[in-house]
Amino acid sequence: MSIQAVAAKAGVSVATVSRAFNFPDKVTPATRELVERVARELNYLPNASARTLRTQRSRVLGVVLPTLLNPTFAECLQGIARAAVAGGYAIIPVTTGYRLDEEERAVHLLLAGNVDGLILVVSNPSTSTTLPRLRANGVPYVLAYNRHPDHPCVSVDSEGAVADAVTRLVLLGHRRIAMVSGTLAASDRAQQRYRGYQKGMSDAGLDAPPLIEVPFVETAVDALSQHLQASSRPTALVCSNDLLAIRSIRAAHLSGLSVPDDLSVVGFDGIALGEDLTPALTTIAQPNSDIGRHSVELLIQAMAGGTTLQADASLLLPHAFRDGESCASARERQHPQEEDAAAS
Amino acid sequence: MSIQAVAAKAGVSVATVSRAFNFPDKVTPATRELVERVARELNYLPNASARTLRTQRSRVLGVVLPTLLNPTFAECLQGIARAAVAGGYAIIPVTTGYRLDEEERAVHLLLAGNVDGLILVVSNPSTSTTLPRLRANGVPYVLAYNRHPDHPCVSVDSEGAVADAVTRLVLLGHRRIAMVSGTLAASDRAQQRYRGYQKGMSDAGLDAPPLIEVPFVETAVDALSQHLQASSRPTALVCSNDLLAIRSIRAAHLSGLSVPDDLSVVGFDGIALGEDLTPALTTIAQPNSDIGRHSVELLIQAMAGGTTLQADASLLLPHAFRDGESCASARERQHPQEEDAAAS
DNA sequence: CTGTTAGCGCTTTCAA
DNA sequence: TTGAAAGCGCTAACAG
Repeated sequence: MSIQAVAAKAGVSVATVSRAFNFPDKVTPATRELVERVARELNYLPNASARTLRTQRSRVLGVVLPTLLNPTFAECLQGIARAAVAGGYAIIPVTTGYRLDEEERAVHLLLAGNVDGLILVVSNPSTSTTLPRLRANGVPYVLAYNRHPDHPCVSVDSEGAVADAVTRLVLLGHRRIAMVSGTLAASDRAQQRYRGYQKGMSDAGLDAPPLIEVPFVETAVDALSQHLQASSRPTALVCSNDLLAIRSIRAAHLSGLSVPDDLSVVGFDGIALGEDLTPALTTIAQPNSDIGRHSVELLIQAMAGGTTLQADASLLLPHAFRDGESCASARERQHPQEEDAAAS
Repeated sequence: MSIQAVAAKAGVSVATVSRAFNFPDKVTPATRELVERVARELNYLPNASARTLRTQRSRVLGVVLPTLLNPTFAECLQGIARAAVAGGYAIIPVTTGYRLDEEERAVHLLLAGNVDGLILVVSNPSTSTTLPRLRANGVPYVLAYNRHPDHPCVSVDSEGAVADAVTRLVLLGHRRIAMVSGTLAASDRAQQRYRGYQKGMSDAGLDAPPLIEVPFVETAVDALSQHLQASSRPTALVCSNDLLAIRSIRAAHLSGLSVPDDLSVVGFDGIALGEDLTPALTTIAQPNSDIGRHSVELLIQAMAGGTTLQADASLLLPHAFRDGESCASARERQHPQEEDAAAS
């Protein structure tokens, strides 16, 4: 079913049919209605590829993200999807599993797929090899969750957020506060969050114990359990993401510790599910859906202006400390001299 | 950067360049290498729209699903994404929020977007208006999770699975077993699972109490709490999905009931997160990723043969009862005469 | 093995 | 306001 068929049946030229669809005011109401009626009768749908070929605009956005198995990115993608539809764009998501080679492959795939722009969550903007290429090629793109002075980013102040969270824990009387993270090298977010932790500890005049790094999902709970059974185990855990927080709570349980009575746990991300858990997850909530939405809007806006996005277009969205039930005042234990702000 | 440019620089015809890419054996090794080198130098990427326009194949699959906020579908989409890439296809996902009008809109959008085939999770294949249209238009499609004798479906035996789960609960000594579901009318899965529950209860010679229907996510926990505070509250809950199971556990907690001591909870879906929860979720696990993968493979296979899929291509994948910690033997309470299989 | 060329369906000048 | 026609980049006959 082509524009030719519609034109023939309506007794007008293909140009008129095209105009009737794309510039309704450039044809008389009569012809417009005629064309619309015939098109409907013929069940006509404009051919996207032909239009793209001609206009050099596909109205498709590529989305590169680590995984859909972390609800954070699923929520973000949902936000992207809604905003894209609203803006008249389709999206093609590709997951990378946090692997650099997959990031390259994904970008290559999408570029070959004729996307007009890209939204990406990369491991680390500084070490990414694809970002310079995108810029060199003049492909509009925006980073989500990443934060970097040289790239357009939509993110939150992870560092400040975690520092604040540490401060809260300190106010609750915690002194032995440890941080739990996935592979630190695998993501700039993890690094920023860790820096925030270090800052918070330092601000409180506390020594930061070594980072608890749990690289493998499969062994995370076991690894965490080890740490929780140590003699001077932490009384509070700041986790680099909600999934780790959930696993920490499980590790605590397996170690005979109760959350929050024996161990406080703070997550990061604000996945919706966290609110329905028992204990409800205390977490630093990012506006995941909004991060997606704003990324799309920024990108579409830039593309409408025929430009790429620059670093100064970056957006820092507000985060929120979401109070749950996985955090409580520290109970004094083997270090009674440290008790002060307990009000349990 | 077009094929023309490559041809010119390499001193060959566009046809040769095209062949070098699409049928490497149809050109001499020398010319192939020449073309490849020049293409690389020029950073050439074949134009997908032009190819699609010419071949009438876009190598894009449309995916219609209710939401990405339920990890079940996120896991499935991840499976779809991987299989699609492996098969040389891109995917365009669209979410519908379980709304029929959105399902129509989504299909329309994707068809207009030139997809070669569709994978969809619809509310109800029987009442869907878009499915007949797809078939009439000869568009290859496959349903995921849905189950219907007239359509190609990739699913599990929900009914049997739930019936089995009920049987297990009965063997654990439970008698007052209730089912929790979202809006029953909104999904054929929910209906099938409910039928399985009814069958399980009937097989055990038990009266099935009225379905606990919690239509709204926001008020689900409150609604569930109501039911759990009733005088003759159930000792076990069979939930139509894992999200509801998680909320049921929360409702139990808020009602002062402990899971599994006071209340057993069984979910459905097998979201990965369930294993990390405390208590670990007992659930009927579907192979979500595989459902996605098989859907893609079925579709690609059919399209390769130039045909659409028929109902007899349907796949019934195995489910698994995943034992967790949210289920235990019934403790006798106000009905001591009912005690029998307790071994707690 | 390689080249020439028509044409996929559409938008967009340019004329009428 | 409408139409004729070129051409986006590619593939696939067909010819050589």
